[in-house]
Amino acid sequence: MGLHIYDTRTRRTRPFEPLRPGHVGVYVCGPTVQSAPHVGHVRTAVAFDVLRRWFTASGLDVTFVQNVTDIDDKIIINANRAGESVWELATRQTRAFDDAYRALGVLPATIQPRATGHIPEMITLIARLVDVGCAYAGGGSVWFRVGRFAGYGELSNQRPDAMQASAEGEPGKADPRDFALWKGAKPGEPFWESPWGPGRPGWHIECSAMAGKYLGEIFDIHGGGLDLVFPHHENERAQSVCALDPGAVDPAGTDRAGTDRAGTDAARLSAAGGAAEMARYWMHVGLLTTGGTKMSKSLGNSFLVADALDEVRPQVLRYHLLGAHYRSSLEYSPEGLVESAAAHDRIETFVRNALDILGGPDEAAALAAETLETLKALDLRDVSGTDAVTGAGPVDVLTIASPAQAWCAFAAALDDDLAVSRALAALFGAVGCGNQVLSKTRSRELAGWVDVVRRMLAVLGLDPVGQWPAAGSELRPALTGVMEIVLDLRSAARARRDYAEADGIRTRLAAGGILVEDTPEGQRWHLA
RNA sequence: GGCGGAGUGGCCGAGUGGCUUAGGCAAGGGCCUGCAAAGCCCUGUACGCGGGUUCGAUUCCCGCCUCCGCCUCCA
Repeated sequence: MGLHIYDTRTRRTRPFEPLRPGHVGVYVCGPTVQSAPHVGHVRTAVAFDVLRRWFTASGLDVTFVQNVTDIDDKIIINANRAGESVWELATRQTRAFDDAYRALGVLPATIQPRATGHIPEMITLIARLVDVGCAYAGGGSVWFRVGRFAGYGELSNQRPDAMQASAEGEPGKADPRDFALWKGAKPGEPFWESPWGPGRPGWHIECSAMAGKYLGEIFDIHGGGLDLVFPHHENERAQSVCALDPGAVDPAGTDRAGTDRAGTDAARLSAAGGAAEMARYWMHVGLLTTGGTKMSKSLGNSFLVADALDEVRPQVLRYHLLGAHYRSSLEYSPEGLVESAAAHDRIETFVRNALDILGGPDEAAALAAETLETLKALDLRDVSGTDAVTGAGPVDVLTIASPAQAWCAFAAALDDDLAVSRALAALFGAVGCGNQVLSKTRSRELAGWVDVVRRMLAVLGLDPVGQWPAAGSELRPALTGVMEIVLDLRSAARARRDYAEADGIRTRLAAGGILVEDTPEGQRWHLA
């Protein structure tokens, strides 16, 4: 079956075919580091992180670029307001975003370019656009002449002449729809020298320049939040396509601005995918809502990541953000977040209990490796959608009877434009099966189930192993030693039916964050 | 005004022309357990409204209502 991805530009789901076999280049628009990260920012990051992990699990080599926009109007405004330099503000908030991503298990980008580190590349690109005839200087700035690009509006599915022109005119701008490539310096603002005078880059040109530099002029996937489709990505696309392919530039476009030029050669070529196209797939993540409306800084309804992490552990937030399909909007509330903790606990508890019984992650993995069908399913990536053992057709979640089948259902779901919700159903199916054999001393079967579950969790970025408190601590052996003694005492108490003593020990341990459970296999304990 | 998305059982959220009509959370019942925890089993018949097509529609078509996003900075 293979991975299929929904492409915003063509408005359909298509099989994913990398430009270069075995390799994928992904560019995701990162944050403008003007203020602290809120949950919406992080949702996008998590969504693309799952995409990246799934590519990797599918055997592709991923170059993942996520930029940092560290110069922009809002940064300047916010810095002035706070009485600090833009550099100080940008650095602090960049760090805040990095911290949030790390906490949530978002893999660090292969390359994380900063806008201010690529001014020369932007100037070169702007010069190229001027040469090609779709940009002009005016009023100290440089503008992109939208009327010259016949393909303008294709990405966001809008006709230029139907767009509402922005009310306020800006000095030097010929057409209200034109946008700034270079913004002439204003007093007191940071600036760089350029052939058009001192100034700073427009927002859109940053991404065109950085994506082109690190992924090439044409690359596989360009992503971001849904709210970036227009104007940001539309404009990026206009810039990159015109710079790459002068044939896309309509020299007569000036006079015909506002008319429908859908019939031009450039438009036809572009629409057919025959001409230059910046990215082969455009992916956009749905927006987070609160009370039904978009979460955004300017509306004042945003929940900060830092606050969410005061309520729940980072993995729970990540799990919560995976609750809806990435293209759907997702309603966020602190209450909902807390409810997700229960669901996440079910998964985590299974993994912990199973590994306890099996003697640890390594022992469990070794045991699972002996299970042939598990190996077959998990190493043969291309069997997704079919049963790896029998070769039968698509596997229904309802029919999951083996780890291999669970994996197939999981893989088929992710291959279908990252249907994480369905993948989670497969995961919970496997957890349920695993729980059934948990206490039946059928270790080999159990090992197979934990193994798939952990592989699924790894793809989702949720594998709990290694995340548990004190997991890697050097105090762990000491703690284990002490716990052995304490639990022996408790065992003895229980043996002589001194339940007051046994329960007392349990209560006191719980107060210290150590939870003890009695099971048919004896006592189990873990840190809260 | 233009473009797009969505309305599913108490909640979140998949999906489909009929078949065992996801999954999770919450709820109720049962089992297990000294108690607790974890777990297992069972229960819950939903698809905005009105038409139409069909043997049969939540799923297709038409109309309507409501909500949301973009068209300005925004993940």
